[in-house]
Amino acid sequence: MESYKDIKMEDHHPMYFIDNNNFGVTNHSLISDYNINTSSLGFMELLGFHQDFYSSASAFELPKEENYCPAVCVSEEEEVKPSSVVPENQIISSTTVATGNVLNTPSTPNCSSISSEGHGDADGEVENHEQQNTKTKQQLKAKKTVSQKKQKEPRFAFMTKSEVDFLEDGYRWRKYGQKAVKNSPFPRNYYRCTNATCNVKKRVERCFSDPSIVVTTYEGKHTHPSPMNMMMSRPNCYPINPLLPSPGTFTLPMQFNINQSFNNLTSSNLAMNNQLDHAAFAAQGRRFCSNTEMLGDQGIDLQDLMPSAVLKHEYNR
DNA sequence: CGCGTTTGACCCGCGC
DNA sequence: GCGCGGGTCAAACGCG
Repeated sequence: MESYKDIKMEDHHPMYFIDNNNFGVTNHSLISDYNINTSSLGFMELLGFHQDFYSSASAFELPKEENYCPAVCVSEEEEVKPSSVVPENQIISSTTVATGNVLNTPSTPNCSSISSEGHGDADGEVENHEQQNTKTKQQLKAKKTVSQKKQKEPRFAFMTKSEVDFLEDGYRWRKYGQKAVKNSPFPRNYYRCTNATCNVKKRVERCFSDPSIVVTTYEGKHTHPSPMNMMMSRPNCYPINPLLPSPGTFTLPMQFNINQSFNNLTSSNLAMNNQLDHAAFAAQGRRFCSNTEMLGDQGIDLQDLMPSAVLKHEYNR
């Protein structure tokens, strides 16, 4: 029995159909325009999760209340368009991973044109308001020009059936914008990683055709470990999960058949499996931080580990 | 007071 | 050139 099928698409971009019965992850979809076949980086690495965390994330049992939506096939060039109606024949009732051809770009160079901000007062030079306005606009324009030249960051998206719009993934995000989506009553929210050195962005929007589906799109690669990852690396600090026998040791999900599934995975397949863990991890967030005692013993502020939204959710229970 | 959210304005790319 | 839609900025505001 095969645990997954490698179906070649028209132009050698494979699409993986993974039998969810053999994985601990249930019915969640992941749509990626990140070409894993030409890169050594997996989904979690893209997000900055490190290898030692992979196994721990795999050990998480998906909460029963989280229902991951059926997958949607997308073409390599196609953006994820949650507002559009998804044809029935493109819905697969198992975990699906689609890949595209966006390049894995190196980290973007610093923008030197905007580094002069705030240095104008040093020589006592005074500019009038109009000049300053012009300067600001020019700087903005230069900034835009530079950003235009830089290559597209790798992007991927996954769809999750959830009542909550914002799915926790272990990182802290700051909302920087919200836009109404054409032909959709649901707005699109824009988030940016709160880490100053990290320029990862995240778009969250609700599917127009199925409001219960949340589409999360990540752009870029985290340049730092997640707060959650840091917590995992601490001894005596582990998730509250009955599947975990003891701190520091991790189990594979009950449904995961090592002999039949794991050995069949290529390295890239494994990377994608790690990617799937991300969604599981996001769903696990609430349970993960439910025990404040373990955090207190480590001298860690709970807020440093989980975004406020999670904490609010937890406290309101 | 610091941090995150809200929201109107602005810029840019694209199609017509 | 113009209008539209997507993406971003940044001031104002709210909250703990």
